[in-house]
Amino acid sequence: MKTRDRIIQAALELFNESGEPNITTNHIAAHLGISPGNLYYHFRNKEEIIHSIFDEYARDLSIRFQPQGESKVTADNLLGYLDAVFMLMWRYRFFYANLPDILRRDPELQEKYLAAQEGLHQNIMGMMNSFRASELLDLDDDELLSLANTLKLVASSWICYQTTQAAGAKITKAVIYQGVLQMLSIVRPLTTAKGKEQVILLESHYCEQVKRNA
Amino acid sequence: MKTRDRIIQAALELFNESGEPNITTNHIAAHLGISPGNLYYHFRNKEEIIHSIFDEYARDLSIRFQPQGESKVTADNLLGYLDAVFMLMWRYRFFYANLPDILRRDPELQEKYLAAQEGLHQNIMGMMNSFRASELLDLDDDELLSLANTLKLVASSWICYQTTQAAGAKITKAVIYQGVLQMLSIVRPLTTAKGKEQVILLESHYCEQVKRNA
Amino acid sequence: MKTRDRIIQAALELFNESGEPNITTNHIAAHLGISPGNLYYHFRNKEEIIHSIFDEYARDLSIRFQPQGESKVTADNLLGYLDAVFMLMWRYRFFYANLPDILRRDPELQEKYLAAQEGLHQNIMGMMNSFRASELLDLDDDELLSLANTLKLVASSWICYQTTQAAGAKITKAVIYQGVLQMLSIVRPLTTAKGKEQVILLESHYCEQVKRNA
Amino acid sequence: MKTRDRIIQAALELFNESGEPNITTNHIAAHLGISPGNLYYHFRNKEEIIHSIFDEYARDLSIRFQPQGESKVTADNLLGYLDAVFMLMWRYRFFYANLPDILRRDPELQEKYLAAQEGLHQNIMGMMNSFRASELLDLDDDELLSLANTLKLVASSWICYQTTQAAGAKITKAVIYQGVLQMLSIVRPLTTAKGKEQVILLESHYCEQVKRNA
DNA sequence: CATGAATGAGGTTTCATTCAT
DNA sequence: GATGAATGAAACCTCATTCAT
Repeated sequence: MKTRDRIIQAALELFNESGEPNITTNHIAAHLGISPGNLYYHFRNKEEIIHSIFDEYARDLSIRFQPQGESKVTADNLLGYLDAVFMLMWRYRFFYANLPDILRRDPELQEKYLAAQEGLHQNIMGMMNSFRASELLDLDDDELLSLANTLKLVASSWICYQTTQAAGAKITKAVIYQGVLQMLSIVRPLTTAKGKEQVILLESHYCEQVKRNA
Repeated sequence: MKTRDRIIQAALELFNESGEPNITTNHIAAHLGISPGNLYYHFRNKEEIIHSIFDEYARDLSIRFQPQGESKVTADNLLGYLDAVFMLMWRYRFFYANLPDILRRDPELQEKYLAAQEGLHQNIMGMMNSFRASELLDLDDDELLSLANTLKLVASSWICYQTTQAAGAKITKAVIYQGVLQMLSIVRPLTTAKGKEQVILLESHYCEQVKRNA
Repeated sequence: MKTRDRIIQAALELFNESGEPNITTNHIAAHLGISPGNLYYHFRNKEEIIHSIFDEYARDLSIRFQPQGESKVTADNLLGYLDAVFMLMWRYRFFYANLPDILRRDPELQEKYLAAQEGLHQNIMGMMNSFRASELLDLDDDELLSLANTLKLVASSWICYQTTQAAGAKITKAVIYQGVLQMLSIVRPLTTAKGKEQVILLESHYCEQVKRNA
Repeated sequence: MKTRDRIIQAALELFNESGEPNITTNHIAAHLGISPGNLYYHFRNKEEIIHSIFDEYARDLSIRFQPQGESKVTADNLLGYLDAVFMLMWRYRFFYANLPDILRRDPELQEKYLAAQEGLHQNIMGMMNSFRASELLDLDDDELLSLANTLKLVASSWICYQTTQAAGAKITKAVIYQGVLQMLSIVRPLTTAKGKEQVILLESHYCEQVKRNA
């Protein structure tokens, strides 16, 4: 792996562990056994590292969430999707722990972030629409939009929220899967009988995941 | 107003405006036209200021949200409650913008925060139960708990989430009221016919508030 | 007791306990439950407090060590004298722990200190001469002066020296009495047969004291 | 010379000149024409500088005072030894001016110091034993131990003691040599006839040194 | 590519001292 | 006599960043 990438990985790791404001560029360099000068050879400044981490995040996001065309979204699809979203959130969790501050000081990043969020929104809307088309959901347009917004909010906030809910909380996979369950519990009351079956299926799947990873 | 309180107010103001990590004790002192020494006469350190702000928040919370006994929770009650929760969230929004970091470095605050969250949870559960008892909600116990959790999450995350959703977003009252509407949209599908009327009433109230404050 | 005196006593106590540089004027005031303003009403500055402590020390010194005229110095005399010197050293031990620094920054105190030392020197010389006249010591003039200087040095340095010889050493009475024994061990080889008896008597007295206070 | 060493030397110099508590890290940096940041690049904090100075002292001590085996200690040996001890004391005199305070706040240093003192003690005992074996001293075991303790005390305290004995006293080499003479005057009464010759020889040597350096 | 010493602004905090009441 | 809020210089230390090698 190239030094540049190693820096990004180390920074991500340390940021997640201790919070971005508590990790200095020297920490990152020391963690890798390289000199601060070398770090600054690869990155103009700390912000640029964060930027690059975000770029990786955005890339991960777009790779995993290709627009799935008109193909019907199945429960399996959804399952994969939910898994992936939360795993991403977890991989870049430091980011969510300080989002307002990080974005405030970097307008360019702010823009990129909004673009990514818009993509996420389109994805979720696409899926919801597909579900409705498949008669798994029974909603009018407004309700559908509301639901999508709620789900985006829950997904975006889940990890940050959980870290604050327990002293010294380590975010484990179990916590992630509980987030998925929370989202399913929001969806369930809005499903058709047919949809409900699917949701229950998914719920039992994630319940088991939670137990397995507890 | 006493200097001690002026410091708390100034700190709160500046933290909200620029983020706690970006505001130094010197900033606060300068903003008030007092010496740094004076600030440290009233507070042992910066952390203690944050602590005091939190104490004020907790006090506000408990004053406004006295357990309402067995008295039936009316829609008006709820309206007042929702208003108040969001106003509090707004008043102490800097806090929510950095929660993971602030709590990580101050275990005592972490504990206080958890106690406050527990109180919030009890309140929400109380209200939901009351609604169910009044046959406004149609839910089993699990669903009720799920709902309460979702509402707490949305309430707790709303402001932080919104600040990230628009470039240079100023959190206005309109944004706050949109948060209330978001919560109502989650509740609505779970209501009885009787409950739905109430929700629709509340929604129209908050819609108007949003327009008025846009 | 007047506030002024209480300040002196509290300062002495705290200085001895924690070292003068580590005790602020606020500590002293707080310890007494008075305001810093009040402290500064009675003393122009911290230095003046130290000055006043020294004055008390000098007074104690001169009270106890009146020139004893030509009256023969007996072993009992000596015993009382040694006791008193070391007790004084102990009472004002903070002073000896920082002497170079304290004197450097206060030339007036330096002068007072030298005067006190000169007095001490005269006393010791007087006693030694008296011993020699009583044929307890067998020394020429040079040797007598050397002895006096050594004794003054040992007495002056004993407590400071001991505090550095053991981790977290508390200076107890036993330590003080060991200092006296150390001085006697210096004197003994210089005594006449008659003198030796006396020294041995004194040594056994102080040995017992050490045991009793261990 | 490396910056790290220059810092140590500058600190030593300034501490000796003005007392450790009166010299800040900024003083040291300014004295060297380097930035405070640079100083803190080489040392974590002020304490670490003091620690490093002590390490140098301990190294000097151990280099000069190798255990001299069973080889007879000659008067020349002793002369070299006394010279060296006092020169070391002088080189690191700031240390002796604040010993109780410096050790109190740094337990690790306290331990190192005690180890060094123990080494010193072993050396002195070794030499005294050797003298006795050579029939230069006429002492029983107790007396020998007493003597060693007195000598260690005098050596350890001499410079600190002298700085307090004269206004604005600069410690010169002459003062150092007077310290050696003081120690010899303690030893002399305990020597055999053969030993006395040696002591007188040494005394005349040091008398001349005092005159030359006055 | 890489090193690592160096910078310097600025952060938090301390403390002897003052002064209006 | 006494209070206690207020001052301000200065101490220690951090860290993003630069630059000669």
